[in-house]
Amino acid sequence: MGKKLVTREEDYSKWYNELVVKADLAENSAVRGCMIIKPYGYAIWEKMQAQLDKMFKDTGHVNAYFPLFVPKSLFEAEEKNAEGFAKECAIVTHYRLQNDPDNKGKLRVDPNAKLEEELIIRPTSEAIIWNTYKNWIQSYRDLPILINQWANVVRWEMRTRLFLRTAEFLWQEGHTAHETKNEAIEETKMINDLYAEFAENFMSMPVIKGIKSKNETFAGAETTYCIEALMQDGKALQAGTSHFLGQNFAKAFDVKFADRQGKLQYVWATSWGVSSRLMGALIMTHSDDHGLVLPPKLAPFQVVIVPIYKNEDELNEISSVAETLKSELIKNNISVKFDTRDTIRPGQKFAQHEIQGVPVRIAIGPKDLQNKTVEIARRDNLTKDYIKHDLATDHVIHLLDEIQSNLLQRALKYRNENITRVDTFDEFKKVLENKGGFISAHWDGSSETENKIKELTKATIRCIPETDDNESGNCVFSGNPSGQRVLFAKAY
RNA sequence: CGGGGUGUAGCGUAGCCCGGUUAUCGCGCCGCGUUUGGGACGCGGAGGUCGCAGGUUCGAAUCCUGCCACCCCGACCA
Repeated sequence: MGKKLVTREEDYSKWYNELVVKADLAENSAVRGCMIIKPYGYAIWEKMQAQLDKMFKDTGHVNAYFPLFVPKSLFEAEEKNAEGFAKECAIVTHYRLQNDPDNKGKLRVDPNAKLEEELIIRPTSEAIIWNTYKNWIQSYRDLPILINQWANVVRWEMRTRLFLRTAEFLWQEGHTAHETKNEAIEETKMINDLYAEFAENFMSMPVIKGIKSKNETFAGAETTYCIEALMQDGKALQAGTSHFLGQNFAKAFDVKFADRQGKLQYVWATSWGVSSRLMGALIMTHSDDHGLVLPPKLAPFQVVIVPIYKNEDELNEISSVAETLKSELIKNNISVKFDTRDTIRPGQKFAQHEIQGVPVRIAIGPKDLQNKTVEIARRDNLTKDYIKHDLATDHVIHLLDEIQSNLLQRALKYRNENITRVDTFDEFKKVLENKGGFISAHWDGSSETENKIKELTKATIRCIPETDDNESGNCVFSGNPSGQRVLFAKAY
């Protein structure tokens, strides 16, 4: 595995396959593009989940669960939303199989078991949730509703891609209902900030906050706030979105409440989500040729201890040092694995832990016993130190923090070096072709220009960034006046 | 769905053009031994509907026809 895996798009799937997930289903199955998340990969997801869940609860949200199936009539209620997802829906039409009389041992769909109304497998849950909220909301006293759901959704994409665009994916979706427009907008922004904080503080992944252009706005939303990240191959990735839905869904599902004056009003809504795509983002942001690189806050194990020994006596001695160190680390809330497997050799363990991105590796061998040291290696820059036993715990505590912030700084540096300001369309094309990354350019605000640029270059507006910089100028394509630079990029 | 490509062991492959013993090699897997401070080595072993179906032929992984699946490019997208 000496190849430049992480900078070559076509190699990502190998990565994923070998290391974290496997994506095959039954052969000859029409279902494709789903992923099987292996235990190690799922452990990373659980870490993310736990942290996000805490952040949602700290901001007043609660969890609930809604059905997987959305009756078609509900689905089509909000027209724009329905239209946006119509082309990628899996639909349940029947509820029973029977033995196939023409084909022994095979089953077929029972033609008599056709559903009155087709059920859509949720590509997102706005419809079913707003249909429910209708019954839950009568007065301003019922507001706000701040609900999150952890779920799977299905989007029958034409082309899939592990982690980034699988047919089925895991996510959380928040759906909130508010008394006022302003409150809903505040919620939308607050969540987008929360996502950004999670990305930077936990994933060590820098993101740019902003809003989407009209073209890229969520179907059924008034405004889509987003966080955009840059992957190591120069392509942008939408890492999370938070939508201000206005009163679109309230009107579509007739959700009204009596306000403080006793007048009936439509409620204001938001929805927001991040998905298992974040695992892909994590991998693609930090990994190197040796394998995954995980930030300590999300690594299933933060420290692994590898014993190096020739015989049982040596192992016993090493084990006693290792166990002492392990329990000290655990006391400091550090997750530790003591890798005592005797079926593979130390070199192989080193390689495996590197592939899995364990942030810190501690090796203890006969030489260390003699010197009262341990070898402490860090995954982010692959350096090693020999540390005395009594200093090891403090060293590791400090090191984990340092790795966490070093990863962010490294990614941030890369990201910033790959935001290029451009003032002519020639330059635009040149940068896109040779360098990639984000292009910061003026845009006249029209969809026509955006579409034209997309057609010509495949680059889209990733976001209109939140910024104090109100530098005005002329659109890089049309020359029309522009009030702010926006970020273009080729995206996943 | 349009254009291009691929299908041989768990993975990666040779063989196919030009049909001919028991289908090649590497990794991985199993056993024994020596090893163990960065992916060990030796010896032995197991593992195959050559994508599926049909056809041509004395004989098909190889030639022909049909089908299926997957990959890449386009429209779509968290």
